[in-house]
Amino acid sequence: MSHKPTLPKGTRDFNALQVQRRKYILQTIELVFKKYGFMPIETPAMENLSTLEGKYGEEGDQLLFRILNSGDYLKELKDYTDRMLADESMDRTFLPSISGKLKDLDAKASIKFLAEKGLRYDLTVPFARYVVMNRNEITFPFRRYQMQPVWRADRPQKGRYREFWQCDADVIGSNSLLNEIDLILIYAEVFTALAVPYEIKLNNRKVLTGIAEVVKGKDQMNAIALSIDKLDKVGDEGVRNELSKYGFTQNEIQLLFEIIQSKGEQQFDELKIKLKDSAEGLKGIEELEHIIHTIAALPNKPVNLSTCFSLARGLTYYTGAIFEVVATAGSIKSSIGGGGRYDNLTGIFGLPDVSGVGISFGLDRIYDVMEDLSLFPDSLQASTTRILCCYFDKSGQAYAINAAAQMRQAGIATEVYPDVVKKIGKQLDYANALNIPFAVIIGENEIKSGKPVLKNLTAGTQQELSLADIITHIQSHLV
RNA sequence: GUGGUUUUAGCUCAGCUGGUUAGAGCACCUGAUUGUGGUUCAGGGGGUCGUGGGUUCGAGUCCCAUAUUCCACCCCA
Repeated sequence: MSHKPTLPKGTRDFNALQVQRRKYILQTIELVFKKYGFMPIETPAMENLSTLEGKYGEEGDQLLFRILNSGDYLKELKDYTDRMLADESMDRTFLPSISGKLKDLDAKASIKFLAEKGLRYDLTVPFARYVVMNRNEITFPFRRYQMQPVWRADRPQKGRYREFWQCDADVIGSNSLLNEIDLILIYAEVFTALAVPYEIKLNNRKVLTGIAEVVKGKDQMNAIALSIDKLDKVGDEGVRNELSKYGFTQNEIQLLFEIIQSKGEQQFDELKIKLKDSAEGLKGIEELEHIIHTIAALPNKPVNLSTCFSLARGLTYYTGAIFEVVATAGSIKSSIGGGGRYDNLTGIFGLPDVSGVGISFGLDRIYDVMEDLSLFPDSLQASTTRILCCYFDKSGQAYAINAAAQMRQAGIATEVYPDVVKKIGKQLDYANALNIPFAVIIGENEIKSGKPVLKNLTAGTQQELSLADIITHIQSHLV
Protein backbone atom coordinates (compact mmCIF):
# COMPACT_ATOMS: atom_id res chain seq x y z
CA MET A 1 0.00 0.00 0.00
CA SER A 2 1.16 3.49 -0.78
CA HIS A 3 1.35 6.09 1.98
CA LYS A 4 -1.58 8.39 2.53
CA PRO A 5 -1.16 11.47 0.35
CA THR A 6 -0.81 14.78 2.17
CA LEU A 7 -0.71 18.47 1.30
CA PRO A 8 2.28 20.75 1.82
CA LYS A 9 2.06 22.59 5.11
CA GLY A 10 -0.16 25.65 5.01
CA THR A 11 -1.95 24.76 1.75
CA ARG A 12 -5.55 23.60 1.37
CA ASP A 13 -7.95 21.94 -1.02
CA PHE A 14 -11.28 23.68 -1.52
CA ASN A 15 -14.47 21.70 -2.01
CA ALA A 16 -17.27 22.81 -4.33
CA LEU A 17 -19.13 24.84 -1.71
CA GLN A 18 -15.93 26.55 -0.59
CA VAL A 19 -15.07 27.45 -4.18
CA GLN A 20 -18.55 28.91 -4.74
CA ARG A 21 -18.16 31.01 -1.62
CA ARG A 22 -14.65 32.18 -2.53
CA LYS A 23 -15.91 33.14 -5.98
CA TYR A 24 -18.76 35.07 -4.40
CA ILE A 25 -16.22 37.18 -2.50
CA LEU A 26 -13.99 37.57 -5.56
CA GLN A 27 -16.89 38.61 -7.77
CA THR A 28 -18.08 41.15 -5.22
CA ILE A 29 -14.62 42.70 -5.04
CA GLU A 30 -14.12 42.62 -8.80
CA LEU A 31 -17.44 44.31 -9.44
CA VAL A 32 -16.49 47.21 -7.18
CA PHE A 33 -12.98 47.46 -8.66
CA LYS A 34 -14.51 47.76 -12.12
CA LYS A 35 -17.06 50.29 -10.93
CA TYR A 36 -14.18 52.55 -9.90
CA GLY A 37 -12.47 52.16 -13.25
CA PHE A 38 -9.69 49.69 -12.44
CA MET A 39 -8.35 47.40 -15.16
CA PRO A 40 -7.28 43.79 -14.63
CA ILE A 41 -3.77 42.48 -15.11
CA GLU A 42 -2.15 39.17 -14.19
CA THR A 43 1.51 38.37 -13.57
CA PRO A 44 3.35 35.03 -13.28
CA ALA A 45 3.35 33.01 -10.07
CA MET A 46 7.14 33.13 -10.14
CA GLU A 47 9.46 36.10 -10.43
CA ASN A 48 13.21 36.41 -10.55
CA LEU A 49 14.60 36.46 -7.04
CA SER A 50 16.35 39.72 -7.92
CA THR A 51 12.90 41.26 -8.36
CA LEU A 52 11.62 40.01 -5.02
CA GLU A 53 14.58 40.17 -2.66
CA GLY A 54 15.18 43.23 -0.53
CA LYS A 55 11.67 44.62 -0.96
CA TYR A 56 10.07 43.27 2.19
CA GLY A 57 12.82 43.70 4.77
CA GLU A 58 15.01 40.98 6.20
CA GLU A 59 12.06 39.02 7.57
CA GLY A 60 10.36 39.11 4.21
CA ASP A 61 13.37 37.67 2.42
CA GLN A 62 13.33 34.68 4.76
CA LEU A 63 9.69 34.04 3.93
CA LEU A 64 10.26 33.82 0.18
CA PHE A 65 9.69 30.44 -1.44
CA ARG A 66 12.67 29.82 -3.69
CA ILE A 67 12.51 27.61 -6.76
CA LEU A 68 15.36 25.18 -7.35
CA ASN A 69 17.19 25.76 -10.63
CA SER A 70 16.75 23.20 -13.38
CA GLY A 71 19.56 20.93 -14.49
CA ASP A 72 22.68 20.08 -12.50
CA TYR A 73 22.35 22.95 -10.06
CA LEU A 74 25.14 21.68 -7.82
CA LYS A 75 27.71 21.54 -10.61
CA GLU A 76 27.99 25.28 -11.06
CA LEU A 77 28.31 25.70 -7.33
CA LYS A 78 31.09 23.11 -7.13
CA ASP A 79 32.92 24.50 -10.15
CA TYR A 80 32.81 27.98 -8.70
CA THR A 81 34.06 26.81 -5.32
CA ASP A 82 36.90 24.79 -6.87
CA ARG A 83 37.93 27.71 -9.06
CA MET A 84 38.02 30.10 -6.12
CA LEU A 85 39.90 27.66 -3.89
CA ALA A 86 42.51 27.10 -6.61
CA ASP A 87 43.25 30.80 -6.72
CA GLU A 88 45.21 31.59 -3.56
CA SER A 89 44.69 35.34 -3.91
CA MET A 90 40.88 35.16 -3.70
CA ASP A 91 39.01 36.35 -0.65
CA ARG A 92 37.38 33.26 0.82
CA THR A 93 35.10 34.96 3.30
CA PHE A 94 31.98 34.57 1.19
CA LEU A 95 32.68 31.21 -0.41
CA PRO A 96 29.81 28.70 -0.31
CA SER A 97 32.19 26.12 1.19
CA ILE A 98 35.68 26.91 2.47
CA SER A 99 36.65 23.25 2.54
CA GLY A 100 35.26 22.61 -0.92
CA LYS A 101 33.10 19.83 0.49
CA LEU A 102 29.36 19.76 -0.09
CA LYS A 103 28.60 18.99 3.55
CA ASP A 104 30.20 22.26 4.59
CA LEU A 105 28.08 24.38 2.26
CA ASP A 106 26.83 27.63 3.70
CA ALA A 107 23.16 28.01 2.82
CA LYS A 108 23.22 31.79 2.47
CA ALA A 109 26.34 31.89 0.28
CA SER A 110 25.10 28.98 -1.86
CA ILE A 111 21.58 30.12 -2.56
CA LYS A 112 22.35 32.20 -5.63
CA PHE A 113 23.79 29.14 -7.32
CA LEU A 114 20.79 26.99 -6.48
CA ALA A 115 17.82 29.27 -7.06
CA GLU A 116 17.23 32.28 -9.23
CA LYS A 117 13.43 32.27 -9.19
CA GLY A 118 10.90 32.57 -6.39
CA LEU A 119 7.13 32.54 -5.85
CA ARG A 120 5.66 36.02 -5.55
CA TYR A 121 5.24 37.28 -1.98
CA ASP A 122 2.63 39.91 -2.77
CA LEU A 123 1.11 41.61 -5.81
CA THR A 124 2.53 45.09 -5.31
CA VAL A 125 6.18 44.41 -6.15
CA PRO A 126 5.34 42.37 -9.30
CA PHE A 127 3.03 45.26 -10.25
CA ALA A 128 5.89 47.76 -9.88
CA ARG A 129 8.02 45.50 -12.05
CA TYR A 130 5.19 45.31 -14.61
CA VAL A 131 4.81 49.09 -14.70
CA VAL A 132 8.52 49.61 -15.31
CA MET A 133 8.64 47.00 -18.07
CA ASN A 134 5.50 48.30 -19.79
CA ARG A 135 5.88 52.01 -19.11
CA ASN A 136 5.60 52.95 -22.78
CA GLU A 137 2.31 51.10 -23.33
CA ILE A 138 0.64 52.19 -20.12
CA THR A 139 -1.61 55.24 -19.96
CA PHE A 140 -0.89 57.04 -16.70
CA PRO A 141 -2.32 57.43 -14.15
CA PHE A 142 -2.75 53.66 -14.31
CA ARG A 143 -5.53 52.02 -12.31
CA ARG A 144 -5.12 48.27 -12.20
CA TYR A 145 -6.55 45.45 -10.16
CA GLN A 146 -5.13 41.98 -9.70
CA MET A 147 -6.58 38.96 -7.90
CA GLN A 148 -4.13 36.09 -7.64
CA PRO A 149 -2.52 33.75 -5.10
CA VAL A 150 0.69 34.67 -3.29
CA TRP A 151 3.01 32.49 -1.21
CA ARG A 152 4.85 33.02 2.06
CA ALA A 153 6.95 30.44 3.92
CA ASP A 154 5.42 31.49 7.24
CA ARG A 155 4.36 29.14 10.01
CA PRO A 156 0.65 28.57 9.49
CA GLN A 157 -1.82 29.46 12.25
CA LYS A 158 -5.31 30.93 12.61
CA GLY A 159 -5.98 33.05 9.52
CA ARG A 160 -2.49 32.50 8.21
CA TYR A 161 -1.70 30.30 5.24
CA ARG A 162 1.32 29.66 3.07
CA GLU A 163 -0.74 30.00 -0.08
CA PHE A 164 -3.40 32.70 -0.03
CA TRP A 165 -5.11 35.13 -2.37
CA GLN A 166 -4.71 38.87 -2.45
CA CYS A 167 -7.02 41.21 -4.34
CA ASP A 168 -5.15 44.44 -5.03
CA ALA A 169 -6.17 47.75 -6.52
CA ASP A 170 -3.45 50.33 -7.14
CA VAL A 171 -3.21 53.69 -8.83
CA ILE A 172 0.24 54.54 -10.08
CA GLY A 173 1.44 57.81 -11.59
CA SER A 174 -0.66 60.23 -9.57
CA ASN A 175 0.03 62.09 -6.32
CA SER A 176 -3.58 63.13 -5.82
CA LEU A 177 -5.27 62.27 -2.54
CA LEU A 178 -8.34 61.54 -4.63
CA ASN A 179 -6.80 58.12 -5.13
CA GLU A 180 -6.60 57.45 -1.40
CA ILE A 181 -10.23 58.54 -1.14
CA ASP A 182 -11.34 56.24 -3.97
CA LEU A 183 -9.55 53.29 -2.38
CA ILE A 184 -11.15 53.91 1.02
CA LEU A 185 -14.56 54.07 -0.66
CA ILE A 186 -13.81 50.76 -2.36
CA TYR A 187 -13.03 49.15 0.99
CA ALA A 188 -16.28 50.48 2.42
CA GLU A 189 -18.35 49.41 -0.57
CA VAL A 190 -16.97 45.86 -0.68
CA PHE A 191 -17.35 45.13 3.02
CA THR A 192 -20.80 46.66 3.05
CA ALA A 193 -21.80 44.47 0.10
CA LEU A 194 -20.44 41.38 1.88
CA ALA A 195 -22.12 42.43 5.17
CA VAL A 196 -18.76 42.12 6.94
CA PRO A 197 -18.55 44.45 9.97
CA TYR A 198 -15.34 46.38 9.39
CA GLU A 199 -13.24 49.31 10.44
CA ILE A 200 -10.73 51.06 8.22
CA LYS A 201 -7.79 52.44 10.16
CA LEU A 202 -5.92 55.29 8.56
CA ASN A 203 -2.55 56.81 9.35
CA ASN A 204 0.28 58.47 7.47
CA ARG A 205 3.97 57.61 7.50
CA LYS A 206 4.76 61.33 7.41
CA VAL A 207 2.96 61.73 10.73
CA LEU A 208 5.06 58.91 12.18
CA THR A 209 8.21 60.60 10.91
CA GLY A 210 7.00 63.88 12.42
CA ILE A 211 6.35 62.21 15.76
CA ALA A 212 9.83 60.70 15.74
CA GLU A 213 11.33 64.06 14.86
CA VAL A 214 9.57 65.84 17.71
CA VAL A 215 10.11 63.11 20.30
CA LYS A 216 13.69 62.04 19.74
CA GLY A 217 14.91 62.31 16.18
CA LYS A 218 13.91 61.38 12.65
CA ASP A 219 16.13 58.30 12.66
CA GLN A 220 14.05 56.81 15.49
CA MET A 221 11.01 56.43 13.22
CA ASN A 222 11.43 52.69 12.77
CA ALA A 223 11.90 51.97 16.47
CA ILE A 224 8.81 54.02 17.30
CA ALA A 225 6.76 52.50 14.49
CA LEU A 226 7.71 48.96 15.48
CA SER A 227 6.71 49.53 19.10
CA ILE A 228 3.51 51.52 18.83
CA ASP A 229 2.11 49.25 16.13
CA LYS A 230 1.72 46.67 18.90
CA LEU A 231 -0.30 49.00 21.11
CA ASP A 232 -3.56 47.07 20.59
CA LYS A 233 -1.86 43.81 21.40
CA VAL A 234 0.48 44.51 24.33
CA GLY A 235 -1.15 47.67 25.74
CA ASP A 236 0.39 50.88 27.07
CA GLU A 237 2.74 49.13 29.48
CA GLY A 238 4.10 46.78 26.83
CA VAL A 239 4.89 49.65 24.47
CA ARG A 240 6.47 51.73 27.26
CA ASN A 241 8.70 48.84 28.28
CA GLU A 242 9.82 48.17 24.73
CA LEU A 243 10.59 51.83 24.10
CA SER A 244 12.66 52.19 27.25
CA LYS A 245 14.59 49.12 26.15
CA TYR A 246 15.33 51.01 22.92
CA GLY A 247 16.78 53.82 25.08
CA PHE A 248 13.85 56.23 25.21
CA THR A 249 13.61 58.35 28.38
CA GLN A 250 10.40 58.52 30.41
CA ASN A 251 9.83 62.09 29.21
CA GLU A 252 10.16 61.08 25.57
CA ILE A 253 7.78 58.18 26.04
CA GLN A 254 5.30 60.42 27.84
CA LEU A 255 5.44 62.94 25.01
CA LEU A 256 4.94 60.20 22.45
CA PHE A 257 1.84 58.87 24.18
CA GLU A 258 0.34 62.35 24.45
CA ILE A 259 0.68 62.71 20.70
CA ILE A 260 -0.67 59.38 19.54
CA GLN A 261 -3.61 59.43 21.92
CA SER A 262 -5.22 62.44 20.23
CA LYS A 263 -8.76 61.56 19.21
CA GLY A 264 -12.06 63.08 18.19
CA GLU A 265 -12.98 66.41 16.61
CA GLN A 266 -9.95 68.30 17.84
CA GLN A 267 -7.35 65.66 16.99
CA PHE A 268 -5.96 67.44 13.94
CA ASP A 269 -5.73 70.83 15.66
CA GLU A 270 -4.02 69.23 18.67
CA LEU A 271 -1.53 67.41 16.46
CA LYS A 272 -0.75 70.50 14.42
CA ILE A 273 0.37 72.21 17.62
CA LYS A 274 2.32 69.21 18.89
CA LEU A 275 4.04 68.60 15.56
CA LYS A 276 4.59 72.28 14.72
CA ASP A 277 8.37 71.79 14.55
CA SER A 278 8.13 69.06 11.89
CA ALA A 279 7.28 70.19 8.38
CA GLU A 280 6.82 66.60 7.26
CA GLY A 281 4.57 65.77 10.21
CA LEU A 282 2.37 68.76 9.45
CA LYS A 283 2.10 67.67 5.81
CA GLY A 284 0.95 64.24 6.98
CA ILE A 285 -1.69 65.73 9.26
CA GLU A 286 -3.01 67.89 6.43
CA GLU A 287 -3.30 64.84 4.19
CA LEU A 288 -5.20 62.87 6.81
CA GLU A 289 -7.47 65.78 7.52
CA HIS A 290 -8.25 66.27 3.84
CA ILE A 291 -9.09 62.61 3.36
CA ILE A 292 -11.29 62.36 6.45
CA HIS A 293 -13.18 65.58 5.75
CA THR A 294 -13.73 64.85 2.07
CA ILE A 295 -15.17 61.43 2.76
CA ALA A 296 -17.38 62.72 5.57
CA ALA A 297 -18.93 65.22 3.15
CA LEU A 298 -19.79 62.63 0.47
CA PRO A 299 -23.35 61.34 -0.03
CA ASN A 300 -22.14 57.73 0.31
CA LYS A 301 -23.39 55.29 2.86
CA PRO A 302 -21.48 55.71 6.13
CA VAL A 303 -17.82 54.77 5.84
CA ASN A 304 -16.32 53.16 8.95
CA LEU A 305 -13.08 55.11 8.82
CA SER A 306 -10.99 56.40 11.68
CA THR A 307 -7.48 57.67 12.19
CA CYS A 308 -5.13 55.56 14.25
CA PHE A 309 -1.83 57.26 15.01
CA SER A 310 -0.30 54.07 16.33
CA LEU A 311 -0.83 52.24 13.02
CA ALA A 312 2.57 51.69 11.39
CA ARG A 313 2.55 48.56 9.16
CA GLY A 314 5.67 46.64 8.44
CA LEU A 315 6.25 46.87 4.72
CA THR A 316 9.18 49.18 4.28
CA TYR A 317 8.14 50.81 1.02
CA TYR A 318 5.20 52.89 2.34
CA THR A 319 5.82 56.66 2.47
CA GLY A 320 2.42 58.37 2.84
CA ALA A 321 -1.05 57.15 3.75
CA ILE A 322 -1.30 53.69 5.30
CA PHE A 323 -4.48 51.64 5.62
CA GLU A 324 -5.48 48.62 7.57
CA VAL A 325 -8.88 46.96 7.78
CA VAL A 326 -10.04 44.73 10.62
CA ALA A 327 -13.28 42.88 11.18
CA THR A 328 -15.03 44.35 14.21
CA ALA A 329 -16.82 41.10 15.11
CA GLY A 330 -15.81 37.46 15.22
CA SER A 331 -12.65 35.66 16.20
CA ILE A 332 -10.35 36.73 13.36
CA LYS A 333 -8.25 39.45 14.94
CA SER A 334 -5.64 39.91 12.20
CA SER A 335 -6.19 42.38 9.39
CA ILE A 336 -8.36 41.49 6.41
CA GLY A 337 -6.97 44.27 4.26
CA GLY A 338 -4.08 46.69 4.12
CA GLY A 339 -2.28 49.13 1.89
CA GLY A 340 -0.72 52.51 1.53
CA ARG A 341 1.15 55.00 -0.61
CA TYR A 342 4.63 54.26 -1.90
CA ASP A 343 6.50 57.12 -3.50
CA ASN A 344 9.35 55.27 -5.09
CA LEU A 345 8.69 51.57 -5.53
CA THR A 346 9.32 51.68 -9.27
CA GLY A 347 12.57 53.55 -8.59
CA ILE A 348 14.21 50.29 -7.54
CA PHE A 349 13.52 48.98 -11.05
CA GLY A 350 14.81 52.10 -12.78
CA LEU A 351 11.75 54.33 -13.05
CA PRO A 352 12.08 57.05 -10.38
CA ASP A 353 9.60 59.71 -9.26
CA VAL A 354 6.43 57.72 -9.90
CA SER A 355 4.14 57.63 -6.90
CA GLY A 356 1.56 54.95 -6.35
CA VAL A 357 -1.04 54.02 -3.80
CA GLY A 358 -2.85 50.75 -3.35
CA ILE A 359 -4.96 48.50 -1.18
CA SER A 360 -5.22 44.77 -0.75
CA PHE A 361 -8.04 42.47 0.29
CA GLY A 362 -7.10 39.19 1.98
CA LEU A 363 -9.55 36.76 0.40
CA ASP A 364 -8.82 33.88 2.75
CA ARG A 365 -9.22 35.93 5.91
CA ILE A 366 -12.39 37.56 4.62
CA TYR A 367 -13.65 34.02 4.00
CA ASP A 368 -12.75 33.01 7.56
CA VAL A 369 -14.53 36.04 9.00
CA MET A 370 -17.64 35.39 6.90
CA GLU A 371 -17.72 31.73 7.84
CA ASP A 372 -17.20 32.62 11.51
CA LEU A 373 -20.12 35.06 11.39
CA SER A 374 -22.31 32.91 9.07
CA LEU A 375 -22.49 35.66 6.46
CA PHE A 376 -22.60 33.54 3.30
CA PRO A 377 -25.98 33.57 1.53
CA ASP A 378 -27.82 30.24 1.66
CA SER A 379 -28.27 30.48 -2.10
CA LEU A 380 -24.58 29.56 -2.50
CA GLN A 381 -24.54 25.79 -2.89
CA ALA A 382 -21.99 23.23 -3.99
CA SER A 383 -24.13 22.27 -6.98
CA THR A 384 -25.99 24.81 -9.09
CA THR A 385 -28.20 22.18 -10.73
CA ARG A 386 -31.90 23.13 -10.56
CA ILE A 387 -33.48 19.97 -11.93
CA LEU A 388 -32.60 16.29 -11.70
CA CYS A 389 -34.30 14.05 -14.25
CA CYS A 390 -35.24 10.70 -12.71
CA TYR A 391 -36.55 7.66 -14.59
CA PHE A 392 -37.04 3.90 -14.30
CA ASP A 393 -35.82 2.24 -17.48
CA LYS A 394 -34.11 2.71 -20.83
CA SER A 395 -37.10 4.37 -22.50
CA GLY A 396 -37.37 6.77 -19.57
CA GLN A 397 -33.67 7.60 -19.94
CA ALA A 398 -34.16 8.41 -23.63
CA TYR A 399 -37.06 10.70 -22.76
CA ALA A 400 -34.99 12.27 -19.98
CA ILE A 401 -32.01 13.28 -22.11
CA ASN A 402 -34.37 14.85 -24.58
CA ALA A 403 -36.23 16.72 -21.85
CA ALA A 404 -32.91 17.83 -20.33
CA ALA A 405 -31.78 19.21 -23.68
CA GLN A 406 -34.90 21.39 -23.87
CA MET A 407 -34.53 22.62 -20.32
CA ARG A 408 -30.87 23.43 -20.84
CA GLN A 409 -31.77 25.36 -23.97
CA ALA A 410 -34.08 27.40 -21.78
CA GLY A 411 -31.06 28.13 -19.56
CA ILE A 412 -31.99 25.82 -16.68
CA ALA A 413 -29.13 23.82 -15.18
CA THR A 414 -30.29 20.24 -15.54
CA GLU A 415 -28.84 16.82 -14.78
CA VAL A 416 -30.00 13.40 -15.88
CA TYR A 417 -29.27 10.64 -13.38
CA PRO A 418 -26.79 8.66 -15.44
CA ASP A 419 -27.50 5.05 -14.44
CA VAL A 420 -30.64 2.97 -14.68
CA VAL A 421 -31.36 2.02 -11.07
CA LYS A 422 -34.27 0.01 -9.74
CA LYS A 423 -35.15 2.47 -7.00
CA ILE A 424 -36.12 6.04 -7.66
CA GLY A 425 -35.38 6.75 -3.99
CA LYS A 426 -31.70 6.47 -4.76
CA GLN A 427 -32.01 9.12 -7.43
CA LEU A 428 -33.90 11.43 -5.07
CA ASP A 429 -31.27 10.79 -2.41
CA TYR A 430 -28.69 12.08 -4.86
CA ALA A 431 -30.74 15.23 -5.47
CA ASN A 432 -31.13 15.74 -1.73
CA ALA A 433 -27.45 15.30 -1.02
CA LEU A 434 -26.64 18.00 -3.58
CA ASN A 435 -29.50 20.30 -2.52
CA ILE A 436 -30.99 20.15 -6.01
CA PRO A 437 -34.38 21.83 -5.56
CA PHE A 438 -36.47 20.03 -8.23
CA ALA A 439 -36.85 16.53 -9.65
CA VAL A 440 -38.61 15.56 -12.84
CA ILE A 441 -39.88 11.99 -12.67
CA ILE A 442 -40.36 10.15 -15.93
CA GLY A 443 -42.22 6.83 -16.06
CA GLU A 444 -44.38 4.88 -18.50
CA ASN A 445 -47.52 6.92 -17.82
CA GLU A 446 -45.69 10.25 -18.03
CA ILE A 447 -44.17 9.38 -21.40
CA LYS A 448 -47.59 8.43 -22.70
CA SER A 449 -49.30 11.60 -21.47
CA GLY A 450 -46.32 13.88 -22.24
CA LYS A 451 -46.61 15.26 -18.73
CA PRO A 452 -43.75 14.23 -16.41
CA VAL A 453 -44.07 14.75 -12.67
CA LEU A 454 -42.36 17.91 -11.39
CA LYS A 455 -41.46 17.41 -7.75
CA ASN A 456 -40.46 20.26 -5.47
CA LEU A 457 -37.97 18.63 -3.15
CA THR A 458 -38.01 21.43 -0.61
CA ALA A 459 -41.77 21.54 -0.20
CA GLY A 460 -42.41 17.88 -0.98
CA THR A 461 -45.20 18.78 -3.42
CA GLN A 462 -45.54 17.45 -6.97
CA GLN A 463 -47.71 17.85 -10.06
CA GLU A 464 -47.92 16.57 -13.63
CA LEU A 465 -46.93 19.24 -16.17
CA SER A 466 -45.87 19.48 -19.81
CA LEU A 467 -42.21 20.26 -20.43
CA ALA A 468 -43.10 23.79 -21.51
CA ASP A 469 -45.01 24.34 -18.27
CA ILE A 470 -42.13 22.89 -16.25
CA ILE A 471 -39.76 25.37 -17.87
CA THR A 472 -41.97 28.41 -17.16
CA HIS A 473 -42.58 27.14 -13.65
CA ILE A 474 -38.85 26.83 -12.88
CA GLN A 475 -38.01 30.14 -14.54
CA SER A 476 -40.61 31.99 -12.47
CA HIS A 477 -39.27 30.29 -9.33
CA LEU A 478 -36.41 32.41 -8.02
CA VAL A 479 -35.12 29.91 -5.47
C1' G B 1 13.07 31.09 13.22
C1' U B 2 11.40 30.18 19.02
C1' G B 3 7.83 27.80 22.48
C1' G B 4 3.50 24.76 23.24
C1' U B 5 -0.42 21.48 21.22
C1' U B 6 -2.94 17.78 18.14
C1' U B 7 -3.09 13.10 15.33
C1' U B 8 -7.74 6.48 16.95
C1' A B 9 -13.55 4.31 11.18
C1' G B 10 -15.49 8.78 5.64
C1' C B 11 -16.63 12.86 9.84
C1' U B 12 -16.72 14.30 15.30
C1' C B 13 -14.68 12.04 19.30
C1' A B 14 -14.22 8.11 23.79
C1' G B 15 -10.48 4.57 25.22
C1' C B 16 -9.28 5.22 33.34
C1' U B 17 -2.40 3.98 36.54
C1' G B 18 0.28 -0.47 29.53
C1' G B 19 -3.33 -6.47 29.96
C1' U B 20 -7.06 -11.31 25.61
C1' U B 21 -10.63 -10.40 19.14
C1' A B 22 -10.19 -1.27 19.67
C1' G B 23 -15.66 1.57 20.94
C1' A B 24 -19.85 5.40 20.29
C1' G B 25 -22.69 8.97 17.47
C1' C B 26 -23.28 10.66 12.61
C1' A B 27 -22.41 9.15 7.52
C1' C B 28 -22.45 4.80 4.18
C1' C B 29 -24.63 -0.09 2.25
C1' U B 30 -28.92 -3.78 2.43
C1' G B 31 -33.93 -4.80 3.69
C1' A B 32 -39.08 -3.51 5.76
C1' U B 33 -41.26 -0.01 0.96
C1' U B 34 -39.49 -4.26 -6.79
C1' G B 35 -42.88 4.26 -9.11
C1' U B 36 -41.12 8.80 -4.58
C1' G B 37 -36.09 11.36 -0.87
C1' G B 38 -35.32 14.36 3.76
C1' U B 39 -39.00 10.35 9.61
C1' U B 40 -38.84 5.28 11.83
C1' C B 41 -37.22 0.07 12.55
C1' A B 42 -33.88 -4.30 11.68
C1' G B 43 -29.26 -5.86 9.89
C1' G B 44 -24.28 -5.01 7.62
C1' G B 45 -19.40 -3.30 5.87
C1' G B 46 -15.36 -0.39 7.36
C1' G B 47 -9.55 1.11 11.58
C1' U B 48 -1.79 -2.46 10.26
C1' C B 49 -4.63 3.62 16.47
C1' G B 50 0.07 9.78 11.65
C1' U B 51 5.03 7.40 10.28
C1' G B 52 9.77 5.06 11.83
C1' G B 53 12.53 3.22 15.85
C1' G B 54 12.89 1.74 21.15
C1' U B 55 11.39 -0.11 26.37
C1' U B 56 8.29 -4.47 27.91
C1' C B 57 6.21 -11.22 28.59
C1' G B 58 2.67 -7.64 26.45
C1' A B 59 2.10 -0.67 23.67
C1' G B 60 -3.63 3.04 21.02
C1' U B 61 -1.58 3.84 26.17
C1' C B 62 5.52 4.76 28.16
C1' C B 63 10.39 6.86 25.66
C1' C B 64 13.05 8.99 21.18
C1' A B 65 12.90 10.86 16.23
C1' U B 66 10.01 12.70 12.17
C1' A B 67 5.63 14.51 9.68
C1' U B 68 1.06 16.95 10.39
C1' U B 69 -2.87 20.10 12.87
C1' C B 70 -3.93 24.04 15.82
C1' C B 71 -2.14 28.08 19.09
C1' A B 72 1.25 31.97 20.91
C1' C B 73 5.74 34.98 19.73
C1' C B 74 8.09 37.42 15.40
C1' C B 75 5.84 39.24 11.23
C1' C B 76 1.73 39.71 8.13
C1' A B 77 -3.58 39.35 4.02
